[in-house]
Amino acid sequence: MQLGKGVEWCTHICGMLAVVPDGKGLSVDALAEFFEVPSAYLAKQMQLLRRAGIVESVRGKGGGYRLARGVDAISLLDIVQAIEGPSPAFRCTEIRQNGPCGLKRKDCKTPCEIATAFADAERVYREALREKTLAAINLEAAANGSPEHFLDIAQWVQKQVA
Amino acid sequence: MQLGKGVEWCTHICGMLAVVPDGKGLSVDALAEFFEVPSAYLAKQMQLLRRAGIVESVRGKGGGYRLARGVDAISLLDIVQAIEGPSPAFRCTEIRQNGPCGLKRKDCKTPCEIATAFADAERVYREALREKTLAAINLEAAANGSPEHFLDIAQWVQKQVA
DNA sequence: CCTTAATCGGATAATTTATATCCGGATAAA
DNA sequence: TTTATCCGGATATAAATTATCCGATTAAGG
Repeated sequence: MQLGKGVEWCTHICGMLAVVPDGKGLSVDALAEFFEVPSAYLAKQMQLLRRAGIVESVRGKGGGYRLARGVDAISLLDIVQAIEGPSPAFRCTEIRQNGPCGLKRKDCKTPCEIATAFADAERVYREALREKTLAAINLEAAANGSPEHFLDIAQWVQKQVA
Repeated sequence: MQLGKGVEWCTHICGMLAVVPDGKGLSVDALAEFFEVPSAYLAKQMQLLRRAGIVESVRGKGGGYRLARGVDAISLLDIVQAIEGPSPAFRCTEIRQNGPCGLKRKDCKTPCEIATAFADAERVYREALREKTLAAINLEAAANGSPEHFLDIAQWVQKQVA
């Protein structure tokens, strides 16, 4: 059970889009260079973020991506669901209806106890991710990181949007 | 992010191995027939359960699989980890060390805030699965299911171990 | 001792998903 | 008009999942 690489990439990217000046944006190439990830594939992931309404894009020269709403309104769950889609990790194929002792379909209107247990576990997982916003992540990062590093980043962003 | 089919199969199978009489076992072929799943592939999953110490096997004629310990000592987490392995769903590749503003390795002794957040979420997920034992699952199933169905199963098991 | 039924482990193949690239079209700034 | 950018689709490659098969081993029973 693995999350795609896009989840890591896009979470870091969203955190850094937060420091892009209002009205500006960063191109896919710039983002790909910043994190050393393949540009063409990253472009695909950014489109997923856009369709989910997490970022917005500006086409044409000087365009790029920026956050579509504030960092306190974007959670890790938003990003995971944008990249990975909505389907749960546990796939119930109703095997209780199979075989010599299989139940009839009409006796399976409610999910089985096993499917329910996994659904419950995934619910608390999603809840934990939902409660973690980009704002909180960036606040923690600011507390733990060195001021020099953030200056580096700010300057690099300035250079891109200039 | 998907769990393998083996997780669903093996959870149902463990729940049903719980009603196998002491000292007896069910063959892979019998289990595969009961749930209508491919026998050869199920055999592989059962080996994973065995290596994890969840079931034990008896080789040779009349052999098969049975639980290695009581249903109150087997949790859904045990089964998931046996099938899926121990690696976390979120893969941190330390992309904060990449690119023009990448951090030095020595400044990354502690995991980044994003990796930490995902690790926290997975922790509560695993905790929820750990707290759900086969005993609890079977108890709920007994409460929700019809007595006729359980008689069916008991009779089928009797036939197999006879 | 031989046959039968079963797991074990390894090798391999098929299928699906994840990862990655490319290109033609649209859009907007200079 | 040129350039830089996103958009969408098509396609290719790599990896993981799913599935099958086979020879070896083990044990029961005639």
